Amino acid sequence: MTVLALYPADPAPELAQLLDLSGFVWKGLAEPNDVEDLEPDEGWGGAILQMGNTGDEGWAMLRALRKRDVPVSPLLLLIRGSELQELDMRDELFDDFCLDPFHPRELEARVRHMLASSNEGHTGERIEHGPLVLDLETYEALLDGRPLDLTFMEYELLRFLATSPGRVFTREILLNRVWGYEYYGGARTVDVHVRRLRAKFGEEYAGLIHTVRSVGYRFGQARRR
Amino acid sequence: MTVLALYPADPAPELAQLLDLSGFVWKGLAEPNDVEDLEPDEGWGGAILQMGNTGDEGWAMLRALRKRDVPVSPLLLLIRGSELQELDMRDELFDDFCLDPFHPRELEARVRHMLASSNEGHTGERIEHGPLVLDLETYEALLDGRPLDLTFMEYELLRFLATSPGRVFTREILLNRVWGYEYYGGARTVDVHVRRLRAKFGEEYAGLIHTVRSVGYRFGQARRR
DNA sequence: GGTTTCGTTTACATGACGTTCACAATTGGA
DNA sequence: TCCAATTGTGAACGTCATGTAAACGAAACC
Repeated sequence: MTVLALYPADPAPELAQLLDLSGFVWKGLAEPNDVEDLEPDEGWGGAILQMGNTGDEGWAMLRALRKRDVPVSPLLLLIRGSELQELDMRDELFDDFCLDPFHPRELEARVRHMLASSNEGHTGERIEHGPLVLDLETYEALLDGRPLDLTFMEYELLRFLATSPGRVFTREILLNRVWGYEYYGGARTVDVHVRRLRAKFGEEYAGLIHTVRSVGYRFGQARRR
Repeated sequence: MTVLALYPADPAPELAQLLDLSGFVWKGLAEPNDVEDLEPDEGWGGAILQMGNTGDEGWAMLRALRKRDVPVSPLLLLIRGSELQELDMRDELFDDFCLDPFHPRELEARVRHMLASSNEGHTGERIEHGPLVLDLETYEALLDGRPLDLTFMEYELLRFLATSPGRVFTREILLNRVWGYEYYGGARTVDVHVRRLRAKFGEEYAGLIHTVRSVGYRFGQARRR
């Protein structure tokens, strides 16, 4: 049986009722820490997050779900029309969204479609680019076969950059997407972490992360053609 | 540039207008047979199908798009609430749907998210004109296949000029639009940056930016030698 | 041809920006 | 509780991108 994770833990009555009537089994998540308690083999088939009135905790929850060793997927957001623009640049954090307030039939159709699509094979537990290999299952990083001893934030930053090789990210975007909070004065934070990564890469591979002056950083060589 | 296929070929005005305003390029498909004419390397980034009043042809079109050797993907359906149940058991034929009538912001968000998810972050934004290629994502500039090492302002100036090839811009306009502040004493600034660009272009391509005496500069459309 | 007007080119000062270091704050484990 | 590792922040430093001035050259206009 497929079980859905729900956030907030006490969902709106019409949402709970709809899921019950449609035959879905669900369990509430109170806070991001609860994500750790989800057992991989418990049949988790996705999550629904109602973002209204949750402030930043909603996004923290999203990130927590996606950053697990075994990411929870697919994710469906219930979001108000006025919050739509917050979805921009966060496309990989969710799979579908539904405007809140919603029509029961639409939400039911989305949940169905989401679950049906997710069974068509979901992979991606490894990022490989040139000499760099990131094993997302084991949190291991290999550079040219040599294991890199990365800290958590170093790994997260590298993973984000390496997910879109060649693409330039501003410090602000990196702070938002990797650190997960609004840009708030600490632009140097990114620089220092990039520096630490380059130091661990060693002289030979320090250039894997390239500085684009006045813009930001990018991983790997820019695309050609 | 990503091009969207649209069905029906003459989409509802509000749909066409929305896509135009959001900067999407689209082309209409009249009937299922037209699907064969889509060239794989033409930059097709997906399709939007408005299912209302199309009878079975809409579904035939969907199947035609998905049965190609190179399937068109992702696919977004515009569908009336009363037709929702038709989606059941057809999950593999589409990637997302949007209730029709739709709110412009919702549809725009769905199209964006769909495109972002489909090509793993590569939005394919680029400016291409003659031998010059500007990749707006990687901040890379290629001239005749050779990478140009441009500084930030050089890149911004070139991007602005190349966005409107053949059009002449006064120094004042360039200062306002590229530098972003009011003209304030330094008309020579533009000249010097144009010179630096021409120097990096090399002798062969220095004429890509043409001087229009007493007026300003323009990109492209230089006279034959 | 002389003069004027405009664009080109060179040279240079300045400051914006990234790098680096040192250290504080925080966390987690022994 | 102490220690070590991780992470964020502030400051000093070096560099290089950028704007400005000025000399130069080339058209245009008389």
